[in-house]
Amino acid sequence: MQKEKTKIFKALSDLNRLRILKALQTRSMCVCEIKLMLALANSTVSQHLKVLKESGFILEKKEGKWVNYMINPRPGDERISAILSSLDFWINDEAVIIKDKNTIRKLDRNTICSV
Amino acid sequence: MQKEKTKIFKALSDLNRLRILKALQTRSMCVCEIKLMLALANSTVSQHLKVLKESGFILEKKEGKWVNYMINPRPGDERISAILSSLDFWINDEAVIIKDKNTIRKLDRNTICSV
DNA sequence: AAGTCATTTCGTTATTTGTCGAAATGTAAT
DNA sequence: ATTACATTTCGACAAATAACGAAATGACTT
Repeated sequence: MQKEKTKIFKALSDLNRLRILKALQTRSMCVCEIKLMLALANSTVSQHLKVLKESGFILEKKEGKWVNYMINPRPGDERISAILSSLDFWINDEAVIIKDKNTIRKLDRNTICSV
Repeated sequence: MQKEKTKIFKALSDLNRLRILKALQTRSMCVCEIKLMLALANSTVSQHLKVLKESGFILEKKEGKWVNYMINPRPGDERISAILSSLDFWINDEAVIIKDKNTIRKLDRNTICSV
């Protein structure tokens, strides 16, 4: 029960997850792209995505061998919508986020992904 | 650095701290009153208050042998203000909070406090 | 059906967090 | 100054979290 009530804040309590949310607001991405961006192990990224998915922030969509993750366009919880529609307000450090945006622009999943 | 960026969300990631915030919106309280309300050890309450203080949500004011804690009326960080001014929106379970409010009403620090 | 490749799950490890009780600190009253 | 009492700090412990690599799963291609 404690868990239910603090789930949203816990999901937002990790910088890597905040970076993922910001990145997904640019475009949807697959695990290996996010892995490149964050410089983390595959399994770690997968774990973070699970947390964001189960708290309602993002959706996954299987497309061939890739799994695309994207911002949940219609969250059931209005608190999620509130956060998502003003993410910039909540993440007030821009440096990392801008860097990530540049990284994303260069990524091409067809050349980079290989475990 | 990770710490700075997620401090606010981390502070809100514990139900006992959310209960403290809601309670302090009713009135300022001392440690031993909060201890009674949460049924936690003295030192644990003190620890939670430290987290809330260092993230900017609350202030402390020494008055005699008591230390009164209260909502920060003028937070430096606008995210803190945003949260505080719509706490009910963020804590959507009312049961515990209502129970706490009743508890608070009955508390008299002069009779209850003794370690 | 075998192979390839993206992703998830599992088992392990290090770190952080929430909790406690005991000891230390601070303040007021005797 | 001694005592009394509210609070904080300290040290210990259990549970939760973030990370990894290896093994398992799923899905397309051959």
